[in-house]
Amino acid sequence: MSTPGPRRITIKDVAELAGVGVATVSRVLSGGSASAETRERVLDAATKLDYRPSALGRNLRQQRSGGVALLVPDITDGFYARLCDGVLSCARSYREPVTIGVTGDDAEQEADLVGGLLEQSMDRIIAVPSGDGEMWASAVRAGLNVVFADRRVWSPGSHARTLDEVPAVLSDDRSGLRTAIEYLTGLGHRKIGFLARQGMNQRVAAFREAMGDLLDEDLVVFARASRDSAYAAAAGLFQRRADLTAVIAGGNMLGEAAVLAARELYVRIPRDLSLIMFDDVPWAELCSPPLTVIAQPASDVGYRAAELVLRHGRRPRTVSLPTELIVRSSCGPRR
Amino acid sequence: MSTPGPRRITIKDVAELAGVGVATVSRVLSGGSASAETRERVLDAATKLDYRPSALGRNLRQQRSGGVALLVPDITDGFYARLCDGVLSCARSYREPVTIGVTGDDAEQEADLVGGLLEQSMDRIIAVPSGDGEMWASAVRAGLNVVFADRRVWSPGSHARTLDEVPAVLSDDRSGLRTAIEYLTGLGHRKIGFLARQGMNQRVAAFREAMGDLLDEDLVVFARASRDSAYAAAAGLFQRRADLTAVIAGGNMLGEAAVLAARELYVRIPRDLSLIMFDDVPWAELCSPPLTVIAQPASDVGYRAAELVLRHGRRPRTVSLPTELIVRSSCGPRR
DNA sequence: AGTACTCATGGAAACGATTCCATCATCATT
DNA sequence: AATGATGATGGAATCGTTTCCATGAGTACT
Repeated sequence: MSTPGPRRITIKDVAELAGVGVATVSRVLSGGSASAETRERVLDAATKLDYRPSALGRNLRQQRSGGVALLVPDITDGFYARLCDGVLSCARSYREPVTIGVTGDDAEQEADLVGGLLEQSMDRIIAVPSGDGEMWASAVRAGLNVVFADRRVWSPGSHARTLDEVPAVLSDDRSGLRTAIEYLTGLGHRKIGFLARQGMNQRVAAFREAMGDLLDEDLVVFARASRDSAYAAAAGLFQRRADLTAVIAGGNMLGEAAVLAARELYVRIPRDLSLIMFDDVPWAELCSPPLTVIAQPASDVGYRAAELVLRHGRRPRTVSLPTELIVRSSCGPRR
Repeated sequence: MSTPGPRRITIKDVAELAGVGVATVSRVLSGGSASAETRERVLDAATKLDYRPSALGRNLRQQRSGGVALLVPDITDGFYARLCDGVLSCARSYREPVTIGVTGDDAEQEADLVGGLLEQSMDRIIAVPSGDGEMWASAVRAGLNVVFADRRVWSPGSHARTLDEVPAVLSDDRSGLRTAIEYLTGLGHRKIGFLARQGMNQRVAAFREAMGDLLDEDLVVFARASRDSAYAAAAGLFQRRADLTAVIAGGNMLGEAAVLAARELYVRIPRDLSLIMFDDVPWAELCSPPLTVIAQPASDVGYRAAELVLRHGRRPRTVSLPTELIVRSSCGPRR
């Protein structure tokens, strides 16, 4: 079928044409020391033959394949899409390919994916973790170079030490939530709900903390990664608790579900219910009414995470990027 | 820094423990012929040692690295995000990693990316092509296994033969456009504009064709890949041609820009301007007014493309997936 | 019994890079 | 002039797998 084609140009060919040994060619090409004259001859030969080093050979020798892996819960979610974009744009400047996997916020799939990466000898990975500490701790011990993005893993007990070493790039949802809740309480709201997705432990914890005395545990509900599940969670909450006057959606899919469910149930926004959504997506402004949001620097999170895993130099423990409350028209005074 | 750790388990270790040669182990593990007894001994040894074959070694030997590459113009665009999702979900069932690159609809970046893939010896690639036929033809000749998704390359002249061989998975925007335009003309519209992005040649051609006599070349405008550019194109069109009564946005970013620009310029939808957008994104329903759209099976396009490149069996020339006009409230009669 | 054929099997040769190590030349120091 | 230090250089080993080929055992057929 495929034509046999001209044999691939290898380092050996270059060496031969330049009249030097392969070792010298390798050194010249990877910036080792060599005399000016040899260097020129090698470079000359390489361009003359249009030599492209094979990543395969290099990888095998170095016992690791280049590139970075990126694990996100759902690439269809605008937030994670922008995060990916940030990673990709940083990686491109290093000329490193990026392998993406989606976990669906499912620990098992995540473990599967990580297994696959290990098999490929990928040793650098950026992850929005869904799984337990166990898995990630063992991945780290296996020599994987992990950077967490958007959230880190809850490290219960023995793995705490290992996992606290893992750098993470987070957005400061704690302060975002605080200002959002201040805003809502300032409008008179007391019964404030929270729509969360499984795996958003940190964000939920921040919500609980920021709510203080006002916290009603029955008002925080969890959805799985799908749109349906998000809708069900939102509709369920709205129907179950008629006294609810404000709700914070932990992500844009949750926010979308909230708007839809409210519309379906004839709950008017912001008249009957105030809504704040995490993450400023372009359609938040187009929505009716335009949504008040807690904007997150999704792309920057990805970019910084990629920098951390690629530069590999200094390793700050954790960087936290600021969020911003953008007020539009989806919140009103309590009535 | 990193602990030397226990040496990797290789096929040699397995062979030794099982008391057979490495060749036999390889055969057993990759489904070759072997006696029942040997097979059992090998499998036993492999599980006992928890042996994981190294993709590196295999790749070098087979002169190709596994996995698929996927090139999209912009992962932030909901349509391409869903396309990616489709590819990923198909690839996962084959346990093949997916490397994603974004081209920004730029021929040069695309060529760069392809160069990188060649260097990695990736020989399977799914692309939403932006570049010229030249580049893709040479990629195909270099032995790359290409499948186009969403659009194919315009093949002028000599490369036509090579490129027509490349399978493609498209959505049937021709028929989508036709019904959309019938719908609009049925409402009395005559001056219908088209917002396109560079690289959408096929879609623009379909628009021209479907418009027939009504076509006014001045009403089709092009934007580059960015949000700003899309906005500028939309606003420009609206300001320049006050006689415009309907517009079709060639993608959801264009649609978003159109809504925004209309709002900014006090053009009321659908009263002053009817709008139809390509691609049904979740927010189309949340928008005010809810947008009439030409729905495309983005995820299926990705999935089928992945199937084509992974199964590698029969190669149908091109598959075309149906689109659907979903009528909401963004179109009204001409006034 | 001899020949031909099938099958399981293992040794060894790729694959293409990097890198260890020995060699040799050059130059400075005593 | 002898010694040591420095630096450029090339041969060969190495990474872990697949696959070619030769070997030997077993079977069927003449």
